[in-house]
Amino acid sequence: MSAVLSPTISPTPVVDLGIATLNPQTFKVACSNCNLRELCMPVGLSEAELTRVDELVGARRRIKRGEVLFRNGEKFSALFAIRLGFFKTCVASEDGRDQVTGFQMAGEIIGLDGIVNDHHTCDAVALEDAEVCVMPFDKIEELSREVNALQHHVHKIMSREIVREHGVMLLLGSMRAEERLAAFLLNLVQRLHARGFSRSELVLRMTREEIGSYLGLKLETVSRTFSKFVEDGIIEVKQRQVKIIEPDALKNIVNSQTCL
Amino acid sequence: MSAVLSPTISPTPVVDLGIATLNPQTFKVACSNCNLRELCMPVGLSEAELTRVDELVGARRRIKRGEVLFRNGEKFSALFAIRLGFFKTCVASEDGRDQVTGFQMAGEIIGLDGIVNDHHTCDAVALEDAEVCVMPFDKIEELSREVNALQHHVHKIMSREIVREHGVMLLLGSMRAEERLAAFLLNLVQRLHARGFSRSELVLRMTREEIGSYLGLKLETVSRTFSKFVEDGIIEVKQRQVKIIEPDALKNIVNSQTCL
DNA sequence: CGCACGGTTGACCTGTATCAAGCCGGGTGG
DNA sequence: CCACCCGGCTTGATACAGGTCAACCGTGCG
Repeated sequence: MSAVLSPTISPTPVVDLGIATLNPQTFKVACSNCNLRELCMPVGLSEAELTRVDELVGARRRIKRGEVLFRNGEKFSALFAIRLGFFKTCVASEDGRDQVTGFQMAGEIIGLDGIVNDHHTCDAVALEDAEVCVMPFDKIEELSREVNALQHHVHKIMSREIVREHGVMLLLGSMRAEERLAAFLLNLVQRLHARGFSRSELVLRMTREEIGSYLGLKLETVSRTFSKFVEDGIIEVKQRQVKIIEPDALKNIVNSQTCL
Repeated sequence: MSAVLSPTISPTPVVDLGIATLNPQTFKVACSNCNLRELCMPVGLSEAELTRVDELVGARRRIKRGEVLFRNGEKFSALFAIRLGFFKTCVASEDGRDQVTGFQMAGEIIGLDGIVNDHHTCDAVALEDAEVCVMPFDKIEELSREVNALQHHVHKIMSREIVREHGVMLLLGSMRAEERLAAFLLNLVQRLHARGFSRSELVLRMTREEIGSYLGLKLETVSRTFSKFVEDGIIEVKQRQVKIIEPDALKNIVNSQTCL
């Protein structure tokens, strides 16, 4: 169902090599020796293609916790591959409501929303100190005319996002609070596990309110539902640390129609 | 905010020219003289490019009301441009719940969900007799390596779908029943108007239950909300014919935070 | 130290779901 | 041609999940 990734990929701490560039926030980098390559880039490229793909990444950029990577209305010019850290994206309606549309972690690509109208239509905010690879979109288009694997990869990434959002629509349209939270936890831990982290323990990088916004619930409901899961012995919660004790119980909650 | 399209584009009745082909359901066709071209295809192509793009459409295919164009799990091989008719797409969860993820009309492209895993992940069902142009995806990729405008167009279509789904997430995650239905009606009529239909009258091609599924509501709630709008003099409803009397009232309902 | 922000918990309220009855209109078969 | 039937729709009565409001707690930061 979801992409199967080598669980041996684990982010190494980012070492600042002190390579000076024009912009203090950015510095040169290559995909060819990046340990997240298998997440962002197509596999099975030739040596020649790989060096071409290296040129895609103009620079890296660091974003501190709480800062925005891009904002609704800003000119779109590049996609971003998350190298390190954790983001949320959110849209706002005219009357000020806003909705978290996703949480993104290392190896994932953000910015796809900007392609249609050449302007971003959501905000991307770092939930912890982060680092992204900036990939100018015109370069992506140029190169993907020549490297078929890259072309198809771009299409797959966009299609994957569409399918993910279908899943969120299903969640928001038909699930009850417990089901939503259970699905959320399972999804998070699965993605983290694909990146070499624990299958049962995770640290939430977002507030209860942000979780609630994503899941279409109020923060109090999120909190109560966490408490219920703890009472039932399904998970343990200490602040933002969550330990999944009974993964099967969570799975049962997700697909149990009406929790009969 | 949304694509502005010439309101003069109006679908002509499809005349079956009786051109026999191998498959009785399919026959050859060209984009270059299709009056929906501006909706599916990039604008500003040269003559040469236009003839190349004509090759994209392998065939047309007719789908009767109630029949499926593609189904969850089926092998993905092509995108479909709707030439005539009205579709819904829906996803199902393992436990049998299902969720309408969108309603698509003439000029729109469906099938994007299939690209990631080479298999479709949702069902596309015709809500009225329909006709689509079948565009094999490998041909699309091939041609978009050569025709830059086509490449960018494909990217835009996918990005547009992502942005649309963001909007649905906002709706499902934060709006109340009245707001959802008002937003739904405004969206439908706006898209129909862009196709040359009335700005105030529309015919619903879907049941209350399908509307409810899309909006995350039960059919009774949809029905009651329609009734309320009628009582308030905002719309008139006769079966599936809807006439919008007070578009501004609908707009106010959509962005009124909590209907204070 | 103390403030402020995030989180928990309780009491109560309300919007929507659920269950149930009945209506309407279009299609089918006698 | 009419009667019937059935699917889609409406409407009412009631239930309940989750929202709202409010008080309080813990922890980490200035």
